[in-house]
Amino acid sequence: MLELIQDDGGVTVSSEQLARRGHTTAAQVRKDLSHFGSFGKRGLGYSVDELRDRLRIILGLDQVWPVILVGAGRIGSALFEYPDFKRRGYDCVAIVDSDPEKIGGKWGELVIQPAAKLESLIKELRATLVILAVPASAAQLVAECSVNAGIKGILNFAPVQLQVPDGIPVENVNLVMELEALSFQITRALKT
Amino acid sequence: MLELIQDDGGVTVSSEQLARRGHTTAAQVRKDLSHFGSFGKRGLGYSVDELRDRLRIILGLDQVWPVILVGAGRIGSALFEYPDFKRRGYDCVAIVDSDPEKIGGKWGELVIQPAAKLESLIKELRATLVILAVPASAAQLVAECSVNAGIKGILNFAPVQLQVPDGIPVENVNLVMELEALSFQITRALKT
DNA sequence: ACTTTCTTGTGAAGCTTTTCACAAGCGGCT
DNA sequence: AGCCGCTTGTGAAAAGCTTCACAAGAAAGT
Repeated sequence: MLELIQDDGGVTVSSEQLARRGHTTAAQVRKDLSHFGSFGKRGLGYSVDELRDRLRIILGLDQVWPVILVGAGRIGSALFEYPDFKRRGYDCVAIVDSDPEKIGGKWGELVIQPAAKLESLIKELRATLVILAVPASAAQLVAECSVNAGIKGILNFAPVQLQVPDGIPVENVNLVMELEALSFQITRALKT
Repeated sequence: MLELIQDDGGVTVSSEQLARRGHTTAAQVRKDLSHFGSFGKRGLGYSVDELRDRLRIILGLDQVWPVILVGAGRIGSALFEYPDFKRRGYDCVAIVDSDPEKIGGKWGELVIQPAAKLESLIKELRATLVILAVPASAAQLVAECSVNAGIKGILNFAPVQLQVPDGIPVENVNLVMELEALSFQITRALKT
């Protein structure tokens, strides 16, 4: 949001304006930001540039995150091609897949590697994140292998709850569940 | 989870077992379910079959949801090919795109239609959900057009907060934000 | 029939998050 | 300098959510 405001030439922004854009309340914006420090000026609001920079640091976007993509399917390629992905500091350093048909194929500069090499690739390339875009049946195994190799975080697209040790953050994206959330809300609204 | 338990031959399941699988607590599972009714048997747990069926009805999965896919890119194709998508009752009835190169192309039985026809397609095909897999700059316009045509819910992959009327549910999937959640947690853990 | 062993459903307690409301502070105008 | 119109940061109050703990009930064995 702050980058959009920058593009529109905005220099300062109030909690009220941020709240409207983000479908929340001004008090919520202020409380949340105050958790990390005191970034605003009374009577004026927040400096868009400063707040953006501070948030980038808080989110860890002031460094490059080497990412390995597991599963060279459509979800993987969607992410791989997505310009914001690289722009935000996520650098895809390897792609692996278990399908012999896909291994050896090239995506940009990268050659698709066999899944068996995942553990050594994570170590060699010092990858911090893996993106799991594999079938549900394979996900747990890949997760365990990644954790063994010292991965720091997992973005999981498989529709299973991964069992990983405490301290390894996992974010889940479950596309069918998102649709289910919609049909639930629509169904519920009709019943009242 | 219940379907996985069915496949493993499970007939009943306790809140404790569900909690372990879902990374939550038994009390939470019971409270949540009790919100919709009383499905379990004391001393025994929940009938896997019955609970699955009840949840399907609660989620609105006892009917078919006609879906229109807006944006025939990689995210769209990932969803289109995903077997669970159809298996859960979501039926892609049309695909539209604004790129003249793509219009006329076929995905399975469906021909990619021009974006201008979106409104009439929603009406004619009685589509209830749209999946927005378009660039951020186009998303708001597509959302408004869909709402005008009477859409009931929106699954939004564009990295913007859509402004839609109250009562139209929107679910957002923002892939870069998921990665940011990971880098935030990792950065934060290092600082403590 | 009685006891034992489970497990649900749910008030009440405890905890967390959100909202309220206002003093303190900044900038511009007279 | 003094006043006015805004907006932050934050304690306190309100609302919401999670956990606790236990009565009530179900099945299985004796």
